[in-house]
Amino acid sequence: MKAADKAKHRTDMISSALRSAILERVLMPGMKLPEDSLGERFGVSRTLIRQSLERLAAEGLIELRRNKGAMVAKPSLEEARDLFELRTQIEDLVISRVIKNMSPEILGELEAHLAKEVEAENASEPISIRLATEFHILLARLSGSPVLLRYVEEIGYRCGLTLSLYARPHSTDCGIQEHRQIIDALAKGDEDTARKLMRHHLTAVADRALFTTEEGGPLLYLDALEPYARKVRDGGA
Amino acid sequence: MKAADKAKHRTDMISSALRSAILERVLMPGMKLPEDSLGERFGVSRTLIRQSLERLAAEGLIELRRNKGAMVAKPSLEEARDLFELRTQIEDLVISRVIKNMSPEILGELEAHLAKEVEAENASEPISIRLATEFHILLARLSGSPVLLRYVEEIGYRCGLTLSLYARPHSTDCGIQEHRQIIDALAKGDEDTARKLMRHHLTAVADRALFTTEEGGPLLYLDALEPYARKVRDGGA
DNA sequence: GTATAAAGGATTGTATGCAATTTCGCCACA
DNA sequence: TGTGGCGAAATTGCATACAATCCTTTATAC
Repeated sequence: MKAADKAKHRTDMISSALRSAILERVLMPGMKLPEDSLGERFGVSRTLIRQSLERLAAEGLIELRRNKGAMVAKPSLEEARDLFELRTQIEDLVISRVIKNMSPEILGELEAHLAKEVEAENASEPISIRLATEFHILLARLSGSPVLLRYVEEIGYRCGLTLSLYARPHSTDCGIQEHRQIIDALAKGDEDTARKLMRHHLTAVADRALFTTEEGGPLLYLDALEPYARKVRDGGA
Repeated sequence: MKAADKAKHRTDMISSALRSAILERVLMPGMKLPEDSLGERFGVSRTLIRQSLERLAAEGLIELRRNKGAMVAKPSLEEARDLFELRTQIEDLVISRVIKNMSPEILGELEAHLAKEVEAENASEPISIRLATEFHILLARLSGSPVLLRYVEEIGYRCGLTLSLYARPHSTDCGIQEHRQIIDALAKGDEDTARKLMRHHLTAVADRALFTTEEGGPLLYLDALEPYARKVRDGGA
């Protein structure tokens, strides 16, 4: 057996790559995802692509219509609202758990992530949605509950997709301040305040996303997947 | 094109069959699920079986270990607790939505389902866990939110699995009374009471499940899948 | 007798091939 | 010019074939 047995395998890597591409607006809602092209791009056969697409469809990031292939999901505004509302309920639990587990190490991890967010904001990089989502996922991980992690991840990604669809750029800027406050409340062990802050934060993020930009038409294709594909092709080793 | 285009296809049917088999304890936690045997049993190739297994793994009903195949999931007690806690949070939202949508038709559907539960109890059939779960799923459907439906279904099934693992038989009997009370509160439009009843109901169901029966060993095989497989083989028409 | 190792069988991982369905272009015709 | 249908190309659905991995059994050495 090799040193690292946890080598994620190709289907996982492809799924991750596609998920990132979707969340970073490289693959935009409505885009078609033909199995052949993707397979060629990632250097694998349609079998693995199909697996990845099925997985992403189960997560709600793409839509899979019989005999018609896959396309990046285009969630409606109602769906977006439902997702954020659901997320609020779930993250209530996360807050409780994290407070119970609170420790200097945990606080350190949170601070470290916040630092990354600040850094990205200063560089005005366009990945802030992704980092903001990952803050919530980090909290879920620190809750110690695999169940919570699983659902916060999935719903967080779906919310990220709706944000990339409906929110105008830079609408997440002030989110960092709110993350800061949440961390502070957690550090003080003030569960009630932390929960209120989290609820407020999430509804604020959702509200800022009501800009129904109604962008261009249903799109096609892309070569911009190259950077994502490269990692997969070069082998996960 | 045929009259009904919505014909669920074979992967869906196989997934449903396996899901039912798991929830009805025909496939018990820990059982191995070899692709070849299942394929032969259902009359399809491993391709479709793999798809179904992946789907069920995404739902948390089976575990999928690399190169070692699938087995029915054996959720831990902590996981069970987390699932019920999460479910409580989600069904809070369901209650609110259903109250908003309340109408004679909806009430009728709920009463009809309750009647089925009573009937099954009188016949002392062993499918009460399934019917009880379906009550909650019906509520989620009546909430009008596909998002809520999706997650209540999934988490409901996972809770059903933990019940089938840990709960002793007949522990769901008194659940029917609680369903009755919830329907009444909903009919009266009393959201607060409905929510409290639902929370109490779910924690009660979870608490009754603390009997860690620790049944036999890791099991193998089965021909009892035959009734499930037949429906799939005979074609979904 | 136990332990280790190697070989064989069984099971999963991935690619490829063929059938079925959809999509799109083309031509006929009103 | 617009519309309907027919056919070819493209795409997905499913099965099968082969490669890789794991498990079991047997053989051999200590």
